[in-house]
Amino acid sequence: MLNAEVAKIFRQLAIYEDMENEFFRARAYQRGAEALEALAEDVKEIYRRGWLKALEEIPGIGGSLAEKIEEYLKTRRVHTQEQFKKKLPLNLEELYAVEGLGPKTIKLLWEQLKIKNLKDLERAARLGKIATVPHLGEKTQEKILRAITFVRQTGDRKLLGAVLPLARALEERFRRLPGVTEAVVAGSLRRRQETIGDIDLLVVTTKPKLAHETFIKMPEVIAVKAHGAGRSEVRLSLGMDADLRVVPPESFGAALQYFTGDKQHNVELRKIAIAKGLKLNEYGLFREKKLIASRTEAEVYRALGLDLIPPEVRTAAGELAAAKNHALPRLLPYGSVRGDLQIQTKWTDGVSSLEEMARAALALGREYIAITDHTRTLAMTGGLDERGLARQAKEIDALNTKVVQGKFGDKNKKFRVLKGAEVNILKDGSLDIDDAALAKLDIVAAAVHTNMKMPRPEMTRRIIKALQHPRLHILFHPTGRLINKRPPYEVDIREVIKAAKKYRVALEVNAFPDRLDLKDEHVRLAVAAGVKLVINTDAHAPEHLRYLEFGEATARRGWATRGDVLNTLPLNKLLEVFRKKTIIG
DNA sequence: GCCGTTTTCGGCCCGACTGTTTTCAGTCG
Repeated sequence: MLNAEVAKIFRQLAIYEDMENEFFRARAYQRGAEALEALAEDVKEIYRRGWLKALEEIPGIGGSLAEKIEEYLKTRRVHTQEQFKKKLPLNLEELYAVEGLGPKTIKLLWEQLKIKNLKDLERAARLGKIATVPHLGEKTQEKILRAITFVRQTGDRKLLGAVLPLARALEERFRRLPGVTEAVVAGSLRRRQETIGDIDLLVVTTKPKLAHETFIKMPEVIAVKAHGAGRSEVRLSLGMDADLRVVPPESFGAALQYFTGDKQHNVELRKIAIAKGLKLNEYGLFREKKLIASRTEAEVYRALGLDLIPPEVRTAAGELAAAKNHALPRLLPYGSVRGDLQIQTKWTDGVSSLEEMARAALALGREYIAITDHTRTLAMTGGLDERGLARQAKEIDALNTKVVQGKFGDKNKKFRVLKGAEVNILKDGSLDIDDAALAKLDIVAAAVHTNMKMPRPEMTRRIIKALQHPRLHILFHPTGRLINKRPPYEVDIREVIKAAKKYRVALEVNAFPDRLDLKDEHVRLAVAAGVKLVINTDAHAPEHLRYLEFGEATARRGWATRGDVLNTLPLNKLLEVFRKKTIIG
């Protein structure tokens, strides 16, 4: 995917244009970069489909940017960027990542001290040279040194699953504080984005000073970055920043909307306000000086002629138009997945026994689970062969008998353990377990675990071949990515979605925090194509069973409804769907 | 440089905090 590469160049051009005081041109490059990053399709494909014209149809890309994309596709270079680089030979990627450094300061440091990269910057700061530059001083120099340290030790954004528990703890902590009536985490956390850059906590209180004092003295705080009357900002020991904003109760809705974002959604929302002769900011929606709406988010959206848009889909990807036409889908409610269909046990690479996993799932209110240990060719996990699956089936039968006899959990509660497997898709697209053994399972799922570096056409063919298998019900983690660790397989996801529809195979939304695979955009493509989804945790330990909500969040971000997700069904209905597919073929 | 139920020219989201400088530019979200 070249989108990210071109986007990076556009971001650099934006910085260079800012240095030249060409602010609007800079913004155009920025928006172009954002447009490319948000694109699910490869620009290379778009270009092949309709040349320059197709590129220009991307919102935010006009003639000039389209030509630069074309130039990059053909030569892997962009002349304009090279011109700038000749004039100002800076490592912008490094310098711009240093917090507090923007285009103007970077340019100033180049002109005054010939600083062109992070190393130069650090040396100059240590020697005390930065404090001697006009308009800069001691404090700026110290700030830069701290920011360099931060840049070196963090880097990646944190996983949603790693941050949400702390965010919830903060909400709880502040809700218990005297004077506080609201404490909500906004930002990318509230939108349940897959990775999180910082924590934005929004508080309504009669004692703002107490809230700010409490905030900057939290045990997790390692440094205070800002401390004002309305806003404080701290650095947390887990390697990210947190923001506290205290707002008055009458503007809570407007503030929550504003700080939830995302940025592009807010920009578009504000344009809608302007078109109606109104002004929207974090204090409310105004006509001239007159306040029109501010107390709740719903009130603000309604006053703009829109239905309330759930935070997860505020991505400037059609949700505003849908809200205007009352055409937003009713997103999958949290907690509506009834059963978890991917669970590993001690039989292979899980850490707990089958029974322990079952008990934990039951305790969380699941109505059914599928045990899906790995199969034979995955030697490193001790994958099960046909005989192993048969032995495991006996253990599952025994467990289900105990449930029926009321000897397992609450006998009034329904619970069932299904026989499944995470079958390995071999290099040629065949499955590594024979048909007779697959026929004995309640649920057959398959996934790619080996030969992950195949060229795109071959990998696509391989997965589609697997989808054609008459006994296959689910494709697990369809793209194989591990967030911040491993890129997805080279695979044409659109073709996979088409094939999943044709052969009636469900696609998994794997809820494990570093997978979230399918990802939100792909969920949306699948939903639009009418492909059914399944949300599973991929639990390898009892505590992983709680991850379901991250999968539900990802499905919501992809506009999925209850009807799109098979494991929201009661067990008998779910099995009926799977059986039908097998009988008809 | 992009874009159009205000416009093919003239707009482009908006406010808080910081630091350095004495009234505001730069950065950030």
